[in-house]
Amino acid sequence: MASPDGSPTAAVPTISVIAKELGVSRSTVSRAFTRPDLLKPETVEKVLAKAQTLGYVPNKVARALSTGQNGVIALIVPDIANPFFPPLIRAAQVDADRQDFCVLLGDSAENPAQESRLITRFTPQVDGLVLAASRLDDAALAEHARRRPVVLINRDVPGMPRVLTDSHTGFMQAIAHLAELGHEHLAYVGGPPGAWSDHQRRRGIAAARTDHGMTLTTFQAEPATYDGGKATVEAILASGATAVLAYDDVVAHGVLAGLTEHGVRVPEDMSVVGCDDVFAATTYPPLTTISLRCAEAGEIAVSVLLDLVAGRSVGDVRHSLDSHLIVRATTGPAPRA
Amino acid sequence: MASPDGSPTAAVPTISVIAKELGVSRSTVSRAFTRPDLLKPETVEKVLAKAQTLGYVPNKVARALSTGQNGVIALIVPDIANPFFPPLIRAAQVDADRQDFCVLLGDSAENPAQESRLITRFTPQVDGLVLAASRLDDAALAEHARRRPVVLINRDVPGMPRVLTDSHTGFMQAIAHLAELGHEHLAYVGGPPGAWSDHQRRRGIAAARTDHGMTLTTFQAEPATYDGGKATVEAILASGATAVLAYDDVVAHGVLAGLTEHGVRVPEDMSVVGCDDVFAATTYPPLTTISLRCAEAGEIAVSVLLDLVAGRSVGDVRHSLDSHLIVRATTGPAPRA
DNA sequence: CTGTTAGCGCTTTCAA
DNA sequence: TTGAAAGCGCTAACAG
Repeated sequence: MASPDGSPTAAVPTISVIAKELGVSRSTVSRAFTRPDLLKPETVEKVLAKAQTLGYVPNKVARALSTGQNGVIALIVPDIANPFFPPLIRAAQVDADRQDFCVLLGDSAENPAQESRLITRFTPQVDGLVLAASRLDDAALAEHARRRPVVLINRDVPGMPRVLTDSHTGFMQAIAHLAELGHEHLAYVGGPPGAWSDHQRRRGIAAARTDHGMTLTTFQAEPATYDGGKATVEAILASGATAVLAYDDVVAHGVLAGLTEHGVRVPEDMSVVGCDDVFAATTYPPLTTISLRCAEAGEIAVSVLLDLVAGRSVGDVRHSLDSHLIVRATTGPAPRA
Repeated sequence: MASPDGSPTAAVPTISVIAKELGVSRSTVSRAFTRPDLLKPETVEKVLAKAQTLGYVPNKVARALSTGQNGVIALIVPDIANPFFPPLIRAAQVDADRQDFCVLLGDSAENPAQESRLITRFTPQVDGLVLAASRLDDAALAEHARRRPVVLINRDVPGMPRVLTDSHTGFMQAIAHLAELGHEHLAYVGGPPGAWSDHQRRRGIAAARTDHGMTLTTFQAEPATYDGGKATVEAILASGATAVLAYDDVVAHGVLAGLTEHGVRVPEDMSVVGCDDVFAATTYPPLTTISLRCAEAGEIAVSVLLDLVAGRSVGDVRHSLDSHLIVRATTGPAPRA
């Protein structure tokens, strides 16, 4: 039983303990775990059995010191609570665990200085890092990558391994969908100024609306949150747009709320499209949105990183994950003027 | 620049390097970081400056081996993507970072065996663990706590340090609120069968509805998700209840969706109350819900754990964080029969 | 105030 | 097939 204050009373058994109990050398015990092929099978048996009864678990930390392999990777995200990330984090953790790696999690609070601090701090104790939506500039990124393998998510730096949730196809489909519904004037409510994902969306939207001969007015959710989205509504209404594409689902919900406060009905008077598809399906009303493969991004990033760590990888890795529109309840025919 | 495959080319500087460059002993360098008061200020200066230019960061792993202090804690949750946890995780990470600790994150997938595996695996490389909403039985918990300090979140095991997000007050307020609106028949849509939080809610609701002389019918969201909530709607409607209290906000949204599909208006025909307040404010329509201090729970759990780790703590810790009702748009007067 | 010497738990040559 | 010994990067007595 634990002591009342929760401090431990039992020691974690070590290799030395097993060795002493068995009257063999520590090397033998060590080999039973790492190179059992070098030992007489019955010796391996004996050691493993004793380890079992003692509840021995190899101390990764000590092992790390001698092998240089920590069995740990770092995952740094700008904001854990931003709904885009939890599925990604979970997938990364699960995938790392499958390959017997642990995940050290860091939240940079969207702050480059803090991000850099965390990377520097984590670097000595991890075998590699995955940086999601990094806010660092290319030079800083390259500098960090000099010390440990780094895989980027949603940051497109040539020469560095990266996996991207590509919203392009999704926005093309969204705009085609809106065009079909008779919309002629679009609003885009943008996200974080520096973010790759925001650039990408802007480019994609600009291209697609031209194809369909639509008007586009661009706004900025400042900050890129529910409240930021809500605050843009007045300007959107003034612009005469009949459909709004939001940076992400959170901003979209803010827009939805703002619209309702102004007595504007969705989708009768205004259509709204989100992006990410992270909780669109689990809130009401169901949001028409662009589904990004965020969990997969986490999974792939970890795979690539562990390949790198194990020296299995090759060449310039650039994984682009496509997206698609999911039509739910917030888009409808353009209102008659 | 990093090599094209992302593998590192630069070494992580060590104490020895600094010592050599400066012509001092390794201890001196070490002390500049751990016990600067033992050194001549100018020596500290010199070392720190050199460390700065070399980009040296103390290697926690190596330090851990000699001190037994890893500078790492583990945080294990049943499901990272369940919106209750991200704010908690973020708060825990930020708070740990403030005390210069890293957080190893684990997702147990609501599975006791997996949870146990992760704990065992993490134990040798952490100074302590925070287990959120653990699904392990008391005996297993106590066993793990024998090896390392453990702090529980939303699990009430006497003798173990624990912090609880207490929904009691919130549900009292919610029921009083509904009573005032003229509701007489309540439905509770329960969550995960074994969970402490579900027990607690059931007890609180049962007590409060008696005080107000209300009828209560209990349902079960199976599983405790959006779809599970949605699936209970038919039965709820059949029961004649006019207000539903949901296990959490996710289930509440499922109920909302199911209600809409059945043409039931909220709040005109049916009132809905969620619990957690994790995304209620960032989705539309704003959900009346019970605000649980989940971020604080993470923060406090980490504080308590680090106190324990540092040997600063005392006695039987049981932090209960109260809750309160937040009235938004999904509750209204009981419909006339 | 600073250097010397062990040693944390493990892996890994090198010998036997 | 196994043991002895060195060392990973750091901290912590103990000297000086």
